[in-house]
Amino acid sequence: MNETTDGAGVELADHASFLLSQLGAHAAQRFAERLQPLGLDPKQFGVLTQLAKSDGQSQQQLADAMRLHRNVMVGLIDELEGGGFVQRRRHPSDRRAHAVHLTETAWELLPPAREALDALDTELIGGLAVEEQRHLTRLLRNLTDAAGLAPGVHPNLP
Amino acid sequence: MNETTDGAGVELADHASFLLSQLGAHAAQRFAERLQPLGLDPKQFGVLTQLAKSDGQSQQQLADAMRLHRNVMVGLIDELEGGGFVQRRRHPSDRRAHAVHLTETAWELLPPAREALDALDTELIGGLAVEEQRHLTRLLRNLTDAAGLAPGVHPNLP
DNA sequence: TATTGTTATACTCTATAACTATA
DNA sequence: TATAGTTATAGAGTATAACAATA
Repeated sequence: MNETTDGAGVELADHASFLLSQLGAHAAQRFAERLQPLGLDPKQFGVLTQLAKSDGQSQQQLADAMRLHRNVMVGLIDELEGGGFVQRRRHPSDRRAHAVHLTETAWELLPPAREALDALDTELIGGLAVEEQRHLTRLLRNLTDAAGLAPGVHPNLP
Repeated sequence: MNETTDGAGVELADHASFLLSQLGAHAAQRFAERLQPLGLDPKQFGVLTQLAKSDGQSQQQLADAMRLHRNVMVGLIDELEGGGFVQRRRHPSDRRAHAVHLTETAWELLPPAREALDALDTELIGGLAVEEQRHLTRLLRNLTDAAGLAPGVHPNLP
């Protein structure tokens, strides 16, 4: 038996699962690199996008939305508050909770952050024809839905 | 200014980069779960597939191939040797190095491991028409190549 | 001098539990 | 009794440096 020719090996690069995982890890890493000049890491950016959808959420609400434990959110908000991106204010109806609000700085950071994401799309799939880019994006969206992944939610970020 | 309607937000689920990262992390996690009954984690499986391609490599060669530091490989080979999947033998030409060899147990594990990967492909993209599955796989392979990712190499696995 | 395997150390992440103040 | 925020601690994972044996 010859281990190099008997076909017992596994051709990882022919499997969609492996390619997705490989390309996904690369995308996450490149996104982190593109976010870095803005002073953000991916998790912090996730909090900001959540607050952009609905400002003033409690830390528990943010943790639920991002599928993180509330203990992790404490540190995230600490970092974001230290960086001047969010403020902890008194919650209007629950004295246990904080209402987390975006600062002007954070609001101004969202457009360049979106541009970073657009640029990354171009970097990764810009080689395709425009209609093929749209087709792939729609296809990927269908696959995430079929896999039961919540839209815009991404645990396990670097 | 109303933060819920002014469009400052970022629609993550519309960006191919985000979808790739989200789906890729999911694929990696599900693959780890499918590998677990075989007594392997993804990194250990990576070593096994490398050795299946060429048995008897040194730890340094394996580390280079997998883009890991040789220090990490020590622990990986320790685990695999403890599980009875590989043996450290005397290297035929370099007395500093070990020749790492697959055991019979490991050879017998490769077919079910490949089946696990096939099953995961079906789980993730089985909802597509067969020709569309092939088209997507080819497309993803082209994207990994364009991104400069080495075929079959995947650092940062869980 | 450089390389292979190894060990030790520090640093980051994550998961869990426990505490406080409120509900 | 349960929940929001916080803190502390332990575990996994990773990165770096150093060492002995050999090239």
